[in-house]
Amino acid sequence: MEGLDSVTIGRLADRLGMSKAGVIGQFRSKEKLQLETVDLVMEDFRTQVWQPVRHLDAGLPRLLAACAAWVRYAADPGYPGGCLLTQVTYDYDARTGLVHDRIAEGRARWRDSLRRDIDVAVAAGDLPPGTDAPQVVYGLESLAAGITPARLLHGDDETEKWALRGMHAILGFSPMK
Amino acid sequence: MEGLDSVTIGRLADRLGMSKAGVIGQFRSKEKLQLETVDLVMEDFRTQVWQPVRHLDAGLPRLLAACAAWVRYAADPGYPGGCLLTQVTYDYDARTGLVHDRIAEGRARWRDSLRRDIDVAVAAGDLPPGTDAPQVVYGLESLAAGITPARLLHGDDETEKWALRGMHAILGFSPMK
DNA sequence: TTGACGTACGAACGATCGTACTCTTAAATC
DNA sequence: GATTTAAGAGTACGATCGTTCGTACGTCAA
Repeated sequence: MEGLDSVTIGRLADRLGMSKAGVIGQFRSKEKLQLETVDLVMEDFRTQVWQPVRHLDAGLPRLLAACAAWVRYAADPGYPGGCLLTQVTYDYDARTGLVHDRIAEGRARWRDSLRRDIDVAVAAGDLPPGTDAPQVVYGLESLAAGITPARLLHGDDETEKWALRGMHAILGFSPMK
Repeated sequence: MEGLDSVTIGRLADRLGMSKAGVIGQFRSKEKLQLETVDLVMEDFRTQVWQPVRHLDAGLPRLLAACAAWVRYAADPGYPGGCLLTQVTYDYDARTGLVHDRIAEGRARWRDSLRRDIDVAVAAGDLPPGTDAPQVVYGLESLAAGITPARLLHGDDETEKWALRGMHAILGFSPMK
């Protein structure tokens, strides 16, 4: 089993050298543990992707830098097995419950962040005036999320380039070279 | 629990009004059951997406029609909970075993199918000469796979349009309007 | 009629799951 | 130094998991 469901009380207890009771004593319940795990994954994402670019100028410069960091993170998040954020996202999108909601909230925040830079870029004339921001955001997140299965199922090692060029196309830039 | 893991021997037995032993007698093992399930999902995909367009002219016409059917299927596969093919894909990409391999094979066939039409379209002058087919295929499948989480996590109801326009952008067509 | 064969049953197995208890023990507080 | 607090161990529970038995049914061929 993979994904969040593999983070189990007993397994975690083994890994930590603790008893199951000790672990559940820390987290109160499985759902709390899952929520904390999701928070941790999201925090890692923000640290690795948003933190390095947040100081850049709002608008297109920061948007492009964020996309580059995003794609790099998805292709190599620093741990084995592919981006965990993508994993939990597709794992819990069809479920109900607090974990689903938490993921949706985090993603919504990221979407807003992207959207703001898109709006600024449009206002600055760096993106075409008629740009449909939600549509662009959808394209960006889809292209980023496609990296994991492409790498893990097919061994593609050019996903970073593919995703980035796709993002540029979505943003209305010149043909994909 | 969702996804393939929710297809459990006992649950299936309940649903079918059979005993667990009767179900496992049909499928020999859980893995065989999973493989048959994956085959069934893939067959449904081919029936709903490929079958309606396969008779069209190879190249850009069939490619565009396939994308439209693909996107429509992902947005509304005819059953609740989002496209199962997307689900199992992201569920098993990071695992090892026969199910992972079967999914990879099926996806590889679909990729080849797309790629062939792209090549034909390029040869026919319907797509730019320098088109990087694998890159385009990556973009198409990413944009299609993005539909499920967008709908289920955020309630987006324009995903079909977004995905299709994104695909056009990836193919090098005019700006996303 | 008999035998082989396949289907499905009921029961049980060992594992693992999440969770609820009690008890010990160490730290913190007064 | 006595008392309170909290962490964690240990154990047990009910569920559910996949799987393996032995057995009772068919159906069909010999």
